[in-house]
Parts: sequence; C-alpha cells; structure tokens
Amino acid sequence: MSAELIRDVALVHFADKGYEGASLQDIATDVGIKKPSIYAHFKGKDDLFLHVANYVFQQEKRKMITLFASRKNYSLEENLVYFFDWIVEENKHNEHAKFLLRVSYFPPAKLYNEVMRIVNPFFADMERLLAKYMRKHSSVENDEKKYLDEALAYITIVDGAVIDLIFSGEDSYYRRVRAIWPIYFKGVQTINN
Amino acid sequence: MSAELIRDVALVHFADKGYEGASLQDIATDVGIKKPSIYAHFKGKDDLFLHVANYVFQQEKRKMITLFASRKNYSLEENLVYFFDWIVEENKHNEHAKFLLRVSYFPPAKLYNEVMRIVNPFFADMERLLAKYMRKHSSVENDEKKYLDEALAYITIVDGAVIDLIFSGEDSYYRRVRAIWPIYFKGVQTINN
DNA sequence: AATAATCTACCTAACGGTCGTTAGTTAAGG
DNA sequence: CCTTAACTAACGACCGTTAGGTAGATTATT
Repeated sequence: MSAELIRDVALVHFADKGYEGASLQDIATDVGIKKPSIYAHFKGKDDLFLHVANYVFQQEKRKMITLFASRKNYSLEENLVYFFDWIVEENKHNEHAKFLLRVSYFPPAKLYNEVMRIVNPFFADMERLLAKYMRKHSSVENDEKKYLDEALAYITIVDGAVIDLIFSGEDSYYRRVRAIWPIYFKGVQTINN
Repeated sequence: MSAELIRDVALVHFADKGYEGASLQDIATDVGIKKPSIYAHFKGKDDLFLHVANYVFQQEKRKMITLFASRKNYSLEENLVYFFDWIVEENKHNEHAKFLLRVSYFPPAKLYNEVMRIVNPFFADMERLLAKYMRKHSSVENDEKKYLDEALAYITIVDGAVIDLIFSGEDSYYRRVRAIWPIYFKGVQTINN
C-alpha cells in the first residue's frame, strides 16, 4: 500500500525535522511520487501528521504490553535490569523513539490539543502498566504508597537515561545506567528492610 | 537597547515553536517594529538564532557557577537537596530552559554544527563542575570512580525530573523528586559503608 | 556656534522562493 | 463503467531577504 509507505517516510521526516521543518515536497520525493499525490491518501499535512502520531504511539504501546506479558515469570529485579537493554534494542532504529519524544515534548503549536489527546493517555497507560506490574512483583507487603514511589522513581531514572541515549548514544546511556542502577537497587532494598 | 529586546522576544518564539516554526514577522510584531528592521541588528534569522543560543547557554552556565560558588560551606547532602528547589526557582519563567532543551535535543538541521559547538562544551562543563564539587565534598576516601558514578547518577536523576518539570509542571516534578531522592540517598550511603 | 557630514534605527516596497492546497486530467484495474 | 492513484498546472499565502529611503541624533568641520 502506498499510504503506508507515505506514512513511514513521513515518520522519518517528522522525527528528524519536526512538523514545521518537514515538507510534503521532500516526503513525496522520497516516496517517489509527486507532492499532490499525497492528497489521494491524506486530507493534508495535519491529517498525515496525526496519522503518523496515532500509528507510532499505538505501536509503541503494543510493544510495551507484549514485553510485559512475555516476561511475567522473571523476577522484578531481572526485568527492571532487562528493560534497560530492551530500550536500547527498541531504539536501534530510533526514528519511532525520536518521533515519540519530539511530539511529546515539542508538539506542533497548531495541533497541540489533538496531539495531547494522543500523548497523555499513552504516558498514563505506561505508568499504570508499570505500577501494576510492580505491585504484583513487589517483595514488600501491600504498602500502596511504597511501590508507587518505586515505579515513579524507576521511571525518573529511565527518563534521565533515555534522554542521554537518544542524544548522546548507547555508550553514554550505559554509563548512566551503570552509575544509577546499583544505587537505586541498594536504596530500594535498604528502605524496604 | 532594541537588539536585546529583539533577542529576548526571539528567545520566547524559538523556545515555543522551534527554529522553523518561529517567523521573523511574528517576532517583529511582538517587539513592535517591522520585519526588515531586524536586519539593522542581526544579519538574518540564522544570526539571530545563534545569538540567542550563545546568550542562553552562556547565561545558564554563569548561573550555575555562581550557585556552586555561593554554597561552598554547605554539606553535600544539603546542596544536592537544595539544588532541586533551585532548579524550580530558575525555571519559574522557563523559556530559557525550554529553549536550552529544545536546542540541545532537536537542533535545527541546517545549523547542526554551529549549534553543537555551543551545546557540547556546555554539558561537558556542567558535568565537570559537578564532579569537581562532589570530589571535594565526598565523604568516602579518594575512590576516583565512586564519586564520578555518584555525580553521573545524580545528573541522571535531575534530568529525569527536570524533563517532567518543564512539561508537566512543578507538582509532577516534586512527586518524582520525593520518590527518587530517598532511594538515591539511602543507596549511596549503603554502598559507601 | 553654526553648519555639514555621518550614523542609527527605523520605514515601505518588493523580490524570488517555498509552502500547503486545489482543480482538472489521465491511465490502469476490477 | 467507475473507482483509484497517479499526474500537471497553478493558486494564494507566507517565508527570509534586499534595496532604497527618511527622520533624528551624533559627530566633525568650518
């Protein structure tokens, strides 16, 4: 399908240059068609962008759910450590991640509301997913607050490291992960006992 | 001076809409002059943008150096905690931070090299500054690697929290700080003893 | 001190180029 | 026969930029 090809090419352009920086002319050229032909598949630039956004966020959510489902039988520690590697794999071809990050933090001004209707539920889902998982695997007794803090703390660490992954690359990312993980893990253990 | 006014207005526009999204027309209107008058003070859009970038990064660095100098006589723990509050104060009107973040992570494609000549030294300086401070105030004996890891871990946490501060606000930021700080502090203590 | 020359900061008008978009057409496939 | 997906041509809007001019302040010269 040509529509999907246009979407995939547009994804790269939007990820690299942002909404305003990307041009339909360049996208069409990369696809191998003329600019007005895009209008046979999408209503316009906005429509194309929102299609890409919906596609990326939905796909990313599906990946995450699959990951959590596939690793039910590992310990919490194993999974939290594994997750750092998984992120790197997912970002090897990192146009999806780049698009996701850019759209989340710097959405096109004119599409702010529409974009946030996609972004906000996504992050809420992610946080809920992780919190649910942590509650299930928590070693401490049902202290509601404690594992929510653990989840939020973990997310903070991941954010801080991922920023570096996308910006400075894998080596810099792992330097951060190796620095923070032992401290986080020891800290959680010590507090829980 | 009119040049400084143009710079300050442009800073806001670039922070909110990015390089490609901001227009000289809108900037001029906000300043209260006509578009071509900008050319009396700057060579063009690129020149204006790079002036803003140099200004923001230099100012941010100066602020940071001043902070470190002013709190020489406090303990490491006190300062690391204080820093979280300091960041919030600095970001009350957060256009500087927003610009800094946007330019660092999503620099305009056509100015990539010029921008990186500003961005890279800045972050190198920041890391060096913190590491130097931590070595001086470290409670553990001169274990080179350990306080470097502590500094990097701390930076990771700050990054993860600041991301949230800028895009979700103060409340969300402090939720993260309160979640991660006790874990970090306990972790560092436990490892060092 | 008066006048002439220069500089500063803005202006209007307009340029070429690119943008997203629309209209109308054509060729191929079910 | 009609739908689909492509095309060409062209639209108006806006983009960054340049040319050229003007009023007012500053500086230099007589």
